[in-house]
Amino acid sequence: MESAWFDDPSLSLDLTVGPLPSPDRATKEMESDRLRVRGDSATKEEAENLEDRLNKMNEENKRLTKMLDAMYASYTDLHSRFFSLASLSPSPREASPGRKRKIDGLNVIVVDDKPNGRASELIESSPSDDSCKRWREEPKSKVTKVYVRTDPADSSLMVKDGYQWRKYGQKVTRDNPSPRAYFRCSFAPTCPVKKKVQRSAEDKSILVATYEGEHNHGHRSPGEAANGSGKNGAPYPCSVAISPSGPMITLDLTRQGPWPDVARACREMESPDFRRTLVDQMASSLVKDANFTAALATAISGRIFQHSTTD
DNA sequence: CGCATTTGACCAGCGC
DNA sequence: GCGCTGGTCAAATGCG
Repeated sequence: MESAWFDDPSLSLDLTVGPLPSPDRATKEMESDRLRVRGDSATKEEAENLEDRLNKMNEENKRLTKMLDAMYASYTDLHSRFFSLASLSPSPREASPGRKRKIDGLNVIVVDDKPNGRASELIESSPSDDSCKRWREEPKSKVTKVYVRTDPADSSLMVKDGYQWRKYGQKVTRDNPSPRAYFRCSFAPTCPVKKKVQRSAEDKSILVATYEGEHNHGHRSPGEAANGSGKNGAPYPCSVAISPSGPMITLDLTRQGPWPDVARACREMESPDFRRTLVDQMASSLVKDANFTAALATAISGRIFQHSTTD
């Protein structure tokens, strides 16, 4: 993503709150105020105050622009690091090269994410997998592998990805002493998605979840959908916050479907809708920022006071 | 009692 | 064709 989106007129930050006019309009109104008071020596000082306020607003505007630039730089940096990791990461291979049902030709997506100590995950994806007869029945099915670091002492083969799964089988495979569990998506009866979960032979603390197919319902389980960051209703796994230490963009990768959909999330991040949402959240965070709102309130009250005194 | 999980049997692909 | 292997089925079992 380049800076072009920043110049998109549809994404212009309109941080107008309440009756506060746009900067251009404010300038014109102040100019008309100045014309109205011209010749009135008693209000000349007031006009100078207005000019001071205008200058202060301009400075505030510059400061906010810098904050936005920093935020965008942070976002761009995060984005580039994300994709550089995706292109550089070695692909862990759990199966020996000579395996009959080898998994090959997988594209790799890497996600190194540890929100609140959660598992770090590495994701591979492939547009199709013809390694198995039954999977060939759905040649367009998408195969994605997710590596989830978990507690080695935890013997359960559960990978919490937000969807509801029903286990239908378990098998010990030749190349791995750990059993492999087979799951189907049970959220929708017609959902074709399947999942295999097995501990890595090399590292018992890593669960390898292989997803096959794409969900045809687009919803997570009700319980998952109701909790966490989903409560704000934003359609993207991203939130923006402005803290005293600086602006922060948080990618909440627990949102919007299972981990294999991170690739889709990346595509969504390129979309105008995502950018608009990002800007909305930036504006929302600015409004929530105490310093910003205090400055805004001061400016607004000043304007209201001036209007009431000049009318 | 209903639902999810477990587990052994069965099926089919692949290599020899 | 046979044996090995991965994947699925379905009855048995467990749990709330």
